[in-house]
Amino acid sequence: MLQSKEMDNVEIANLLRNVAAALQIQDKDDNKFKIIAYERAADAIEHLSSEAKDIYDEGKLEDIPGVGKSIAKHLSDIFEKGISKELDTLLSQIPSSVFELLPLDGIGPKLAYKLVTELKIESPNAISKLKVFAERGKIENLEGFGIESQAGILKAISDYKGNVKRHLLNYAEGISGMLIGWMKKDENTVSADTLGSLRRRASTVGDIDIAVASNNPDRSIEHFINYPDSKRTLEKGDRKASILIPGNIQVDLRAQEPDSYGALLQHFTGSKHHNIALREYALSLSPSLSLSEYGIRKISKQETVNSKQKTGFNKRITKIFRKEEEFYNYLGLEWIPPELREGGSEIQFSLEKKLPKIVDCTDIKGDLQIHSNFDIETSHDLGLSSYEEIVGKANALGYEYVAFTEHNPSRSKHTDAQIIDLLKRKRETVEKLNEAISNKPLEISSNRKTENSKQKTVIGIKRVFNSLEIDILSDGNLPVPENALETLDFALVSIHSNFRLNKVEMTKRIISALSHPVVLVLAHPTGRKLNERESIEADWERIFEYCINNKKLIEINGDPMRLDLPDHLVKTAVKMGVVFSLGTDSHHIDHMDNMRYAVDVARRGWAEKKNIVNTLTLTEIEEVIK
DNA sequence: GCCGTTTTCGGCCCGACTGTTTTCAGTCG
Repeated sequence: MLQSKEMDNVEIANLLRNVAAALQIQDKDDNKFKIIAYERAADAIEHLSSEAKDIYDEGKLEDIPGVGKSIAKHLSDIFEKGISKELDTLLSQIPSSVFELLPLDGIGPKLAYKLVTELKIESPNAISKLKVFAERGKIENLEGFGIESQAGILKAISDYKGNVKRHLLNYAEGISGMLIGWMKKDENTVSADTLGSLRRRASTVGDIDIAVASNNPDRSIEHFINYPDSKRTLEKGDRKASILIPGNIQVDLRAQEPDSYGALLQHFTGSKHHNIALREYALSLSPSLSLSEYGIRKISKQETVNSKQKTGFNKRITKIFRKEEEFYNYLGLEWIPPELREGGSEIQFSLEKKLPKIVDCTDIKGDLQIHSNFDIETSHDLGLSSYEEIVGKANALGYEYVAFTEHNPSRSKHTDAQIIDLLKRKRETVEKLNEAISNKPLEISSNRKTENSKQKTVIGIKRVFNSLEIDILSDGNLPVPENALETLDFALVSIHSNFRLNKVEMTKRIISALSHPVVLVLAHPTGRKLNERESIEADWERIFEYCINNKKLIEINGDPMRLDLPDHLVKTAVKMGVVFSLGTDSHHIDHMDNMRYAVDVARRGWAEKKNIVNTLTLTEIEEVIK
């Protein structure tokens, strides 16, 4: 039943996917493209950066790509009346247990429908009912099924975890690194790369995708499935294979000859939306251009008509590409950084040679959120590394400055006078450290990687900033007395409690905290923790506007568990002209290496150097912090 | 059902793998 007026984007996307599934089960010829349309609309809504309900309130549903008059009408009905009669009628023709089975790997609409009707499986708990049938061997005799598909269903059920958690970027990166290392051990490997969402640096990663350019793809596939940590081979063909490694992580491999490796890189980097848009763009250039992982082919009219015709590997590929860049160039496009390939406007920007020059790790000149072990009896966790260790690490990273941003002293344990004393002590220590730094300018050789991977000599750290990460109380006030705030160079504010305020109250709370003159940065703005805690609700455009008008900064937090501000909001903010502050939220010097994740988020949000305050030199940033 | 750098009609991305078949349908990315 479609009764909620408060359906969120994920729920709407699920509903539309169920509609597509129902149409597939009906199996009418004229449903063919309707199905694609509903799936596209579902994808588009799932990837929206704001709630569909808000877009509906603004009367702009039809601005969503893939949503036209008809789907917009259904959604309007849902938002207004809580129900879309037409969709409800369609869905009610299919037993709801069918939709319960769809999340199972290898079970699509048709198989689910067959199982449900043949075995008379009813809602709820359709999956566990199916399991009983499979265990009793009742599936292998059904028409179209067999002993293998029955076993496959049991495997799919045992692998199925209700809400599949995606892997954090740093974790996925570690795993992919090991797999790449393994593939490089094979003599046939010419090169090996990480593709998919990991290459696009998405905040979380589902499956791990690996590609190899190989002198012998067959042998590469064989080598891959012999990965020592593999629990099971999920599939294995001539060009691709999938294995499952501990933690139920699926790793997919694609192997291809070096001569056509460029197309493979392009294809399996995705995103799916980007590739669809790219192919449509290619068709707009010429109806005979067909793009695939093997290259670009010009197909005859006959082939276009007979779209079912199998082309087969490497047959009639008219143009192959060793490098990915050549693939884009052939289509008259500039190479598009993977972080931008999300299927929006990047193709048009590339065509017009107007892609942003997105920020790079080597542009970063300092880290603006670090927690030391300097004990000011903080309200939350203290760091583990000393000021000196942090300065040492900052030097190794080639930074000019860092900010010490311990949490504010606990208010429940201290009087105002004690808090003032603690912060004065912190100020004095930081001043002494700055004195030591300026008396002894450090000139060191950094091991920081530049684009051409050459080492370069850099001037060492020039200054540390005396800062603080301050809790925003529920009423928007700060738990630090005025006299103590005066000791700071600048402050970060952030929400650590009462995450569930409504949108209006939350927005007011944040703006109120930002309004204090010493406050410069809103840290980990949405408070989300990936796989653990949702973002707070706030009117982000209003907050961004406030920041622009009042010279405040929004943090992009590089803690892999946070990656906050999320990339889609970064993109909105960049369009509006917000300036960001990148911080690692380090609680140990090893965490300072996480800056690259903050840069990833910034890049996915189309941020350029000019959008990020810590690309400024010390002299320049001192103009901002004063 | 959606959509337009030839279009308001006539198209709609492309291919691999699996299992059950014996030439293909279904699923997936």
